[in-house]
Amino acid sequence: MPELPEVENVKRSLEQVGVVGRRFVGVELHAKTLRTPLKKKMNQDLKGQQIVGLKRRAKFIIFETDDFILLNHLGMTGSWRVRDSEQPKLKHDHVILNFDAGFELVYNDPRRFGLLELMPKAKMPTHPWLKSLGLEPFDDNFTGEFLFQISRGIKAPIKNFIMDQRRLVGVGNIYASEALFRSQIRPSRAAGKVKKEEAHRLADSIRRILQQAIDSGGSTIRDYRNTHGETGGFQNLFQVYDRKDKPCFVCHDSIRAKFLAGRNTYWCHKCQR
DNA sequence: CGAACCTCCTGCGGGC
DNA sequence: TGCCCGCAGGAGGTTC
Repeated sequence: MPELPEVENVKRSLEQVGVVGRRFVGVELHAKTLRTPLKKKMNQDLKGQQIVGLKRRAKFIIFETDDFILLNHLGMTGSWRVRDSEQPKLKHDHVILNFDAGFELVYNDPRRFGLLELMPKAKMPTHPWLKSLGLEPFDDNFTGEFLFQISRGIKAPIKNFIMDQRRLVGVGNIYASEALFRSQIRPSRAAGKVKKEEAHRLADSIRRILQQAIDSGGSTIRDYRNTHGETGGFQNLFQVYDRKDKPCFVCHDSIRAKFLAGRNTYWCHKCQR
């Protein structure tokens, strides 16, 4: 479900509800596995640990405690919410983090594509889930020049290329289509055929669109909610995503759709070359 | 190595 | 109205 803007908003809303500074009383596991098995040891390890920081890396949320990193990915349908003790447990409430003063954080995830793994702090840099991640789009080193250089000789479609988390992180299926529309590049074009000037436009579009989406609270197609239960607003600003056969807002030609990287991809054939 | 599929899982909207 | 099919914000694994 969530791409960088949604994950960033979840992370910020977790900060707002006051997660940082809380001390773990325990962890309740109500499922055997998410994307990977939920380890029972998590409960013992986290007991007494204080959350000292909250970070986002790519589409991961990182809970930092005194001694551990609790790594979380929301997959397609993962969400966090604060539960008051009166509230009954809901379907797909797989993990409950119990903190001091009765504060409870619930991880809900119908499809269980999400991830929750605990590791010692020192293991983080070499952890399989994190070690191969590419540049953050808001890193100063992420430039059109960078995008141009790393895409030379790549035959895969540019859309697949910008979604590949090993090069650039944070862009998923929605923002790939949207960023390519705004940079006037067809999603199916071979990455290696993207010109230097276009690479600059694309890098700028990616950064701008992700920032706009963050500012709008992310995009809610169906499931996405932040920790307060609020939906995003960026879905109202889609130019092409999920607009097959609808008129392009710029030239009024019909928006086209086809599968790339196994996912539906949207573009305007006139505006994008 | 890269690229095209497959896979995990549940829910829901559209079509018949 | 109800059932069935296909598709959904991800991404690692498999195969060629």
